[in-house]
Amino acid sequence: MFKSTSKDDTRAHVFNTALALFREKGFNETTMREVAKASGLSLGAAYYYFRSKEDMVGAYYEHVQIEHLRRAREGFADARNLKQRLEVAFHSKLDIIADDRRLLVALFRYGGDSEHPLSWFGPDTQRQRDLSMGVFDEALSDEKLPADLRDAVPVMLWAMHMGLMLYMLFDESPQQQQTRKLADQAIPLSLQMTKLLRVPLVRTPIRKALAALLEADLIPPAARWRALGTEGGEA
Amino acid sequence: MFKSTSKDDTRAHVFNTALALFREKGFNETTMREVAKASGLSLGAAYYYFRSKEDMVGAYYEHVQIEHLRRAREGFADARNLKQRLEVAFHSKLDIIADDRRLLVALFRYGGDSEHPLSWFGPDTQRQRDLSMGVFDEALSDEKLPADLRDAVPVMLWAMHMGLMLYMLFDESPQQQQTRKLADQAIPLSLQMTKLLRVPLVRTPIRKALAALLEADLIPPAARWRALGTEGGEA
DNA sequence: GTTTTTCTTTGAACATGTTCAAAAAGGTAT
DNA sequence: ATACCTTTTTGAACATGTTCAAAGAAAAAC
Repeated sequence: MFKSTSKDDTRAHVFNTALALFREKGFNETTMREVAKASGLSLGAAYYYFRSKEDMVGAYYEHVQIEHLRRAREGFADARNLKQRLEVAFHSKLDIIADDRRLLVALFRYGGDSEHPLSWFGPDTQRQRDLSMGVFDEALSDEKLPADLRDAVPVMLWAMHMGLMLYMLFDESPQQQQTRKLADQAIPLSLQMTKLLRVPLVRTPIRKALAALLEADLIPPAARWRALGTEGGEA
Repeated sequence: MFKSTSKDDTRAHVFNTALALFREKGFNETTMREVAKASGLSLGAAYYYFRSKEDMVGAYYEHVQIEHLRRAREGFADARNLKQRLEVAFHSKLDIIADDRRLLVALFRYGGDSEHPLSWFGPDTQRQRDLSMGVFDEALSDEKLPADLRDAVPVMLWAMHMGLMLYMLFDESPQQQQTRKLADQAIPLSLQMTKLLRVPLVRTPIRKALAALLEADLIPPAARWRALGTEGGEA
């Protein structure tokens, strides 16, 4: 049906068609048969390009992360201080996914299923996590923080941003204002917290908490995400 | 096939059969046809007792919460201080679900789907949340905390315990020791935090954070869960 | 140009969650 | 006992994600 196009082109075509349908009717409400038909392919052919329906969500989220990195860097260039950089980091992500709540549902669906490719903490999604934490890491790049904190704070910010995304899924307010407001309140609070971290009284228990998280493998090695984001590569 | 049993009995029979299968082979790997056959019913009859497959997970989790409340209260009776009460609250929950990781996957699956009955924050699961927060509320019942904190801390503890459950899903260590260890580290840290909360320097930003969470509807009215847990009622 | 190999497409078939109209069983009033 | 109503059971049918063997098209080898 689509002659003389490369495999990647056709894949992208199917992807875009599917995305439009997901946005329009929701992930659950869109069938693979519809995706195939709208793409001008047979059902089986669609499966030639995507292993599964969720595989398309995986591709979507990969795209989201790369776009996030791009926009964040663009925004960081103009940002004058940490607060502005955090605003860029959070809001650029929310901007990207703002219209895709009906799609993101699928992303959260398999979070707790350690066997599933879309699992939040599984090996298949590690690259995405690393990319995402990398964004928050870069937001902090000019800050002077003790090493242990310096490696942990991006993880905390990443966790916060996951929470914000989840909140957004349930946020029925127009334009998801509630989520934006929550983000805007979270940012100055995070800043205040990081200042508090310098107070010894506070820092001691935080150190212990970090040690526990580290031991529980909840804080990945910072080196991993720092290496990322320079090699490019888009789907 | 099962004569002279009440509807509730048959429902319980199906439920137990299903539970055994879920535990044995996992939720995804167990089909409704198997559940029906193992229960000595036809496929359609199984659907007479449970609206859907996940409905059984809902029933399971309701049972978990009630059992948690029961065991927690039992444990609270012997506990001498807050630390021990928190240990009871966390570990009794982990005890209950320890063997059911293959089942809990299903519980986490629809967390972010605001339309789904099993959604973490949806109206259909509010009762469960209230029951659960109620347990942590009771753990704190003897503590003297400022009112705003007093209403928020159970929510934080509930969130922590959700995180622990999620962690447990991925914890492949024997007996899920890692999760137990993490819980044991989290408890004294939580205690230290609550002490820190009395320091004005810390308390001011925390107040602001709570105000933001309250405004975002992330902290439910404490009255709701305090009312619960006295009326009994098991499936 | 023909043969061989690889890539792409197809539609039927399958597995499984779910629905439903009809039948069977059980209960109640007369 | 009969007629009537409600509860329970049944299996077929449906929707949809996924698989697969076979066919067709394109590219490479000769």
